[in-house]
Parts: sequence; structure tokens; C-alpha cells
Amino acid sequence: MSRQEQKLKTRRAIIEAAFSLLDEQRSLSSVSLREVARAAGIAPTSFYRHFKDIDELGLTLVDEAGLNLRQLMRQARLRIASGGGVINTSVDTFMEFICAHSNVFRLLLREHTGTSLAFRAAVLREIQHFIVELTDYTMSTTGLPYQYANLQAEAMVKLVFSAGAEALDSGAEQQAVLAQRVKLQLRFIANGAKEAAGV
Amino acid sequence: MSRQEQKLKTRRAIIEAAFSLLDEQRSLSSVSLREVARAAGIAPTSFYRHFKDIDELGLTLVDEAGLNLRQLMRQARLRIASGGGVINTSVDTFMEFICAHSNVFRLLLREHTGTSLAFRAAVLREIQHFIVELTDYTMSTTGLPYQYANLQAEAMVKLVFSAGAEALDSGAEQQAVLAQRVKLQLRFIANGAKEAAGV
DNA sequence: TTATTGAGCTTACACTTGTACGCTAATTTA
DNA sequence: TAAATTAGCGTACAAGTGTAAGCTCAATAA
Repeated sequence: MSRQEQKLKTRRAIIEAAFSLLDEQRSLSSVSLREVARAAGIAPTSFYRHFKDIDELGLTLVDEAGLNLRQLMRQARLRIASGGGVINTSVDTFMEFICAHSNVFRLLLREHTGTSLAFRAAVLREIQHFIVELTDYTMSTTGLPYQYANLQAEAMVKLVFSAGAEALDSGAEQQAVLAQRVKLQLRFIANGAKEAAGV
Repeated sequence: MSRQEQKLKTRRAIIEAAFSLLDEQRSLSSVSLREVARAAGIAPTSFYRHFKDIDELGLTLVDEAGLNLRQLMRQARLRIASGGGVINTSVDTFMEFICAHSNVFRLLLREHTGTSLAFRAAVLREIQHFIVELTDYTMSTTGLPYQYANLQAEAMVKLVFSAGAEALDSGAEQQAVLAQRVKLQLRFIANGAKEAAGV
């Protein structure tokens, strides 16, 4: 294995270790450098060969999480194209994502309101991506003017994220209820926006 | 000053000290017992005369914050009664609250998605109060059936909290924009719910 | 082949943390 | 007045933290 390969592999190990530490009771700011190093199987001081700070690692994690989100969107679009209703399919896809990658979603959720301005800004950026894409999609499929489509998209994304947050602390049966509820709420918004725009 | 009075006063000092530490970059879990004691002007070990844990203090803070929220609701209702529109007045009252008691709102916001299950549950309880009251209000003023009123209330509260979160990181001009946007979104929901209920 | 680089290690240090233990001194009770 | 209670303090300790300094040794470059 080349030196560069090895370094990348260790970097990966650090990132994965950090994600694995982010369970229900840990936030980025509560994870220590030494803990991450321990979990990654390296000496504490070796950490510095890869990241300047624990904060630099944190931003990397947020970026990775955002990447996952974008993959999620792509997946959702594919499923929408093959029928089933936009709202239904999107919410279902999102909920599946949360279950499958709960630590990733938890990271975004937690740092969204976390103690680091840099992290909050980074998460907000990722959510904005989401909103922009949904706004475009809404405009092209419903013909809603930008203002309305954007307000609708923002409201929808926020509600879905909020439902996702609750889902993290819920069992499977309650998750189904949550999904059902948020779908109805999204329909409220879609209809209300349509009406307000006078379409 | 009686012994009991003195003790209550110190307890107050601890609570206020804790709130004062909860600025943009601190969460409950990142505040140490020693820090709180230092800020309250007592010895670290004296803390235990008042709270079993730092966690017990945390729950007390969440309760106090919830109390503030309920006062806010009462205030909003008074202002609604004296005219100005429900949505307008409520959002304005809420935004004023956030500015005036940013540390209190920040606490709720942060612990809502924080690392302690107990704190998350406590905050959720406070938010549920909010939703229940808004549901009742909605039913009595619009005649919407419970299911719809409840879904509407939940969506509204979540959006307002979410806007409040953004407001915390914004200047006055942007806060005005945020308020305007969330008001429109609330109207989407109100109209959409009305339509869906077939009223 | 030899010299350089650099990922990872060990050791070390100065801090901060929670909290156990026992004391003081003032209030409350008897 | 005498005894009991207790808020608050000081000391102490084990455990964890970030990170500086300098070493090793294998991969790369010359």
C-alpha cells in the first residue's frame, strides 16, 4: 500500500470513528480528540497529521453528511419518476434515510442548533441546497411563481426535518404515524400555497 | 435574612448564573458544575447543597424556560384580543420574546435536539403544551375538527420555532424578513387545513 | 544506494473536571 | 441557654483533556 493510500485510509478511519461516536448522547463538541483517536486506532497526537483541529474534522463530517443528503434527493427523484406521488415518495424516502443513517441525520440535526456558529452555518447551507432544489422542482411541476414556491419549499423542508427529529426518538409504529401526519401537513401547505398564489 | 431565604437566594443565583452562561456557544452539557459555581459566586462543592447533579439543574432550567413560554402565550392572547390578527400578533410576540430572552429560547432550542434524552423529553413536553393550547384555540375560533386543528397547530408551532432559531443568528433587518415569511407560511397552512377539512 | 520525508508513536505537562471528606460558623430548635 | 442542623468552604484526588517535543522506520526521491 502506498503512503498516500495509507494516509487516506487512516483519514477514513478517523471520519468513520467520529461518526460511530455520534450516537443518541454525543454531539460533535462533546467528542474529544483522544476519543476519536482511540476509536480510530491511532495515537492522539497522530490525529494532527490529518486535521488541524477537532473542529476541522467536524466541518468535514458536516460536509459528508450533506453529501449523503444530496444522494438522498437524487434517490427520491428517481422514485418519484416511477410513480407514487411526490409527497408520499419523498417523505418515505426521507424516513428510510433517517433509519438507515441515523447518525448522519442526527449530526445535521444537532449541529443545526449546536454551539458552533461555523457548524450551524455549514448545516444551514446544506439545508438551503435542499430548499433550492425543491423550489425549482415545485416551480417546474406546479408553475407556482418563485416567491410562493420558495416559501412552500422552505416550510416543507422544515416540517420534514422536524418530523425526522421526532422519528429518531421513536419506534417503528410511531414513525409510521409521524410520516402520515407530516404528509397531511405538507398537503396543507401545497394547497394553501396554490390558493394564495391564485393559481 | 433567614436561613431559608438565603438558601433560595443562592439557588436563584445558581440558576441565573447557568442561564447567563448559555450564550451562542454553550449548551447545558458543555457547562460544567465548577463554571456555574464560579459564576454564582460559591464553592464548587456548595453546588450540591442545592442540586443533586448538573442534570437536575438542567431540568430546572428547562422548566423555567417552559414557564416563560407559557407567560408568552398569555401575553400573545391578550394582544390578540385587542386586535391585529392572530397570526400577525402571535408571530410578533414570539419574535419579541426571542430577542428579549434569547438565552431562554436558545436553551429550549438546543436541548430540543440535544444529547440528553431527559432534556429532549422535557422540551418536547413544553412544546406540546404550546401545540395543545393552539389546537384548542384553533378549534374554538375556526370550528375545525380536532384532527385538522391539531395538525395545523403542530405545523405552525414547528415553523415558528424554526424561524425563531434562524432569528437567533440574524440581525434586526433579517428578523423582519423572517417574520414576514413565516407569517405567509402560516397562512398557507391555515388555508390548506381549512380547505382539506372541507369547511 | 543513500538521503529525505512524513505517518504514527511514546512520553510529558499543565489544565479542568466531578466529587469525597471534614471543618466552620451561623441559624434554628428545644 | 444549650444542642442540633446545615449552607458554604478548603483541601485533595483520580481521571480526562489538548498538545508540545522528539523518536522510529518505512516509503519515496535523488
